[in-house]
Amino acid sequence: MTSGVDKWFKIAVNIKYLDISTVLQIGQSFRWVYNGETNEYISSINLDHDKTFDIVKLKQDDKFMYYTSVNNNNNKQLLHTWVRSYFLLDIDRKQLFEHWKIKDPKHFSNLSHIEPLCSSCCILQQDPWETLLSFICSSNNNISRITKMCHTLTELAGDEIPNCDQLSPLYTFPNSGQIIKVLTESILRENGFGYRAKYIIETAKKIVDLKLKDGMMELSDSQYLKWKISGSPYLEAREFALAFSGVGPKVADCFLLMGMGYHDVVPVDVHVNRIAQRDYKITSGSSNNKKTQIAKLKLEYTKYPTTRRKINFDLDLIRLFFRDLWGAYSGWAQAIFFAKEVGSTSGIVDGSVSKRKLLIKTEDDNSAVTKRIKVK
DNA sequence: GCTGGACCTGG
DNA sequence: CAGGTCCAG
Repeated sequence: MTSGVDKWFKIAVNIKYLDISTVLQIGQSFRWVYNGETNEYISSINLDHDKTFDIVKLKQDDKFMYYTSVNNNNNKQLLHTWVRSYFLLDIDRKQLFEHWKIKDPKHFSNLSHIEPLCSSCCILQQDPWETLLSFICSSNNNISRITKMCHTLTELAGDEIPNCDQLSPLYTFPNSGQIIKVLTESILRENGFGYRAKYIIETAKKIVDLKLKDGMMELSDSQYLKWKISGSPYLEAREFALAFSGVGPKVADCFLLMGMGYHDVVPVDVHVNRIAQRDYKITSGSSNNKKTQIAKLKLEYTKYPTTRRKINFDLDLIRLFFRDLWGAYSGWAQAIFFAKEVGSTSGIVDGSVSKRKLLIKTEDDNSAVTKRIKVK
């Protein structure tokens, strides 16, 4: 196709420490589409968290990651900066492992066991607004349907991006204004969002209201979220995030970790909970020590009414346990265990994922056509 | 405050 | 059941 004229840039990345075929498909980001023939990933990216979207392509070999912008709306420098910040390439992954080996030798000293998982040790720094909505969609859901929903959202309310020269058109991820203008709860329900339809509409409305109230209407949703949250202590940031509909502790933590750069946050889901019980013997019972810890937390959280209302103290203790154990990048350590756990329980392995993704994409396109007609 | 259901949908 | 959240009692 266009690959002949694409001007690829490259950056030195050892695939042993960062393998995009894992990282882009493990369930952090949901909108990368894999092309098995060219071995490329493609998505529309809001490079500067502002208005313009670029079509970005990525591929990788043992030593390098390659990237290009197809339509090239923005300048090259912006693209270079985006790649470095999206994959957080300035973070020394080797050093993280050395740190974890010391702090948690039981699980990190046996490198031969861990080594295959190094490549998945990456928390992507994603667009805040898209991260918030994606993880609202993730509740009690599976990766393939979350993927489908994220694409549907762009098709229903985003703008088609011209000249991207793909078989199927690509769309921008819709902002809050587009969502409340174009979509309703019933439209989303008709398009398979289930009970999350309401959360999405309410969240978009709330962002619009908040921007209005703060006199920040000119900011994009992501810019606003950064303006509102960046630099706040975790507890305050979480309190703010929890105020959105459909956002509980788990979704809030995913948003803060992957969208807002709170790298020490370990989102406690069923997998992490299981790991805590099984591998670290965190008792689910109620020991005296635990009661004391919970009492302490309750006192600390009196300042945070929304947190008090939504938090599960048992699970929050697990979050704190792993934060204290793994340190400033505990969220990254969790990504390893997640890959290991999900990889073994749901049978997701390299080859089959790609094929499945392509199939899903095709279904998406078909349904998108019918759905768009239905909407109009 | 805490606990148990209900909740959309698809593999 | 799937990387939960909400609401009632």
